[in-house]
Amino acid sequence: MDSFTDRTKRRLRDELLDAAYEAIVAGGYDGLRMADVGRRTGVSRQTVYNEFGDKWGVLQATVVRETERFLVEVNDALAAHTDPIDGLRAAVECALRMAADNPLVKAALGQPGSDQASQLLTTRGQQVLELSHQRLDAHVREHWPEVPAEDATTCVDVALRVVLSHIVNPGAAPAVVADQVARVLGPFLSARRST
Amino acid sequence: MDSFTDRTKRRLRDELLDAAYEAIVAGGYDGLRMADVGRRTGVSRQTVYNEFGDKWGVLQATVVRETERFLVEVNDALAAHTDPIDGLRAAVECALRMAADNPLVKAALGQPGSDQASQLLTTRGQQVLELSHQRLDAHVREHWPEVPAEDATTCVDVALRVVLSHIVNPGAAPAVVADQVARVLGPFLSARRST
DNA sequence: CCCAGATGTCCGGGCTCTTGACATCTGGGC
DNA sequence: GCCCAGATGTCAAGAGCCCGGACATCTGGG
Repeated sequence: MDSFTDRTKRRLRDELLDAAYEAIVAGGYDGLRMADVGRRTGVSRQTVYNEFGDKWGVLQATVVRETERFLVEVNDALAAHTDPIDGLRAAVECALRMAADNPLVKAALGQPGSDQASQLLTTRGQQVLELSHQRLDAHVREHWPEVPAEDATTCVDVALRVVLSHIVNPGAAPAVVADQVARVLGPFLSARRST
Repeated sequence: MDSFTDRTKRRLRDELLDAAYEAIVAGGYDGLRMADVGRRTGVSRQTVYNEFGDKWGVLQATVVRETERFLVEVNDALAAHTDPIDGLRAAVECALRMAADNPLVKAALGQPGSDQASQLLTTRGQQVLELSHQRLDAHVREHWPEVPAEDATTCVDVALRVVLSHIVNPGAAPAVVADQVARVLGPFLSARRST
């Protein structure tokens, strides 16, 4: 289960994703070269295909890994407050701040609609959305005991979509948006609170 | 040349040696179990044999790696002084101090003659001796420009054997031995000095 | 129009880890 | 003294994965 072979496999995937990440940050999806990813990792081009299927698979895997890392931070912000609304506000602000600085996000959204990678946050955003929803939902259901699970899910869904929208199409500053979300969802949560 | 496969191979060897090192430190050569080395690394027993040949090969490789690390420190001590004699004194003291604290040395020499690993420093000390000689000699010929190469080699050989003897069979304190070596070899070097 | 470069696919070859089996030796218990 | 458990060392078959080369296809630029 934790054999050397398994660890090697994980390491290979991870290093390939490191190479892909750098390439995408440097030149976007179009600038990504399958041969480069392999060469930088010291592996043949075929191995890249074996691991990810095709070029789109490389992008997806890269974004998934980045999203996972992203969510760890956001969840930490959520957990730093006992009151759900405070946690929500902190998480929203954290997410927006981090997104604004994230090299991968910047590369994908460099010029509006120019890079195909941006589709992973828009027309093909299903995966990122579901992944984020799952991680946040699990976290919230555990840390918001006084909020009915279904209502917590609703909150996460709304906040998540608002945040994603602001990442793709920035509006007000992070703190302002965070406050806005908190003010909008606060009454809902208060009304639904079981205790 | 630096392919992922190559790195993986080096990593495997290194992790196997880590496991062997710990096992030897914990139970000496007799307490070393080929199956354990494999299991701790997450690899089959056969793989251990493929890498090292036999149990004695595992011990040898472990000692060689440790010796290499050891010599890096000793060479640094040598290089820290411009005067050959000062360097020699520092190196001898450094070597003796480190040897006294070294877990592998302590495991090998735990009870006099009890563990077969001790043979690598005594009756079968050829390898360690040659390896050390080679590393130190190369270093000395480069950093002692005013000493004829052959005389530098002689110095290294004498000092090395004295040090090894003191490691196996401790006499005076490191600083004392270092001073002794310096006093004995000083006149020789002065007489032979070309400048 | 053509070609260079990139994607995606296929396959044979080779290396290495795995698994299971087996022979041999040794030390301890009965 | 005998036997067995445990350890070393060897062998072969099997599987997985990376490599290297070849090939078809598509696209953008000269």
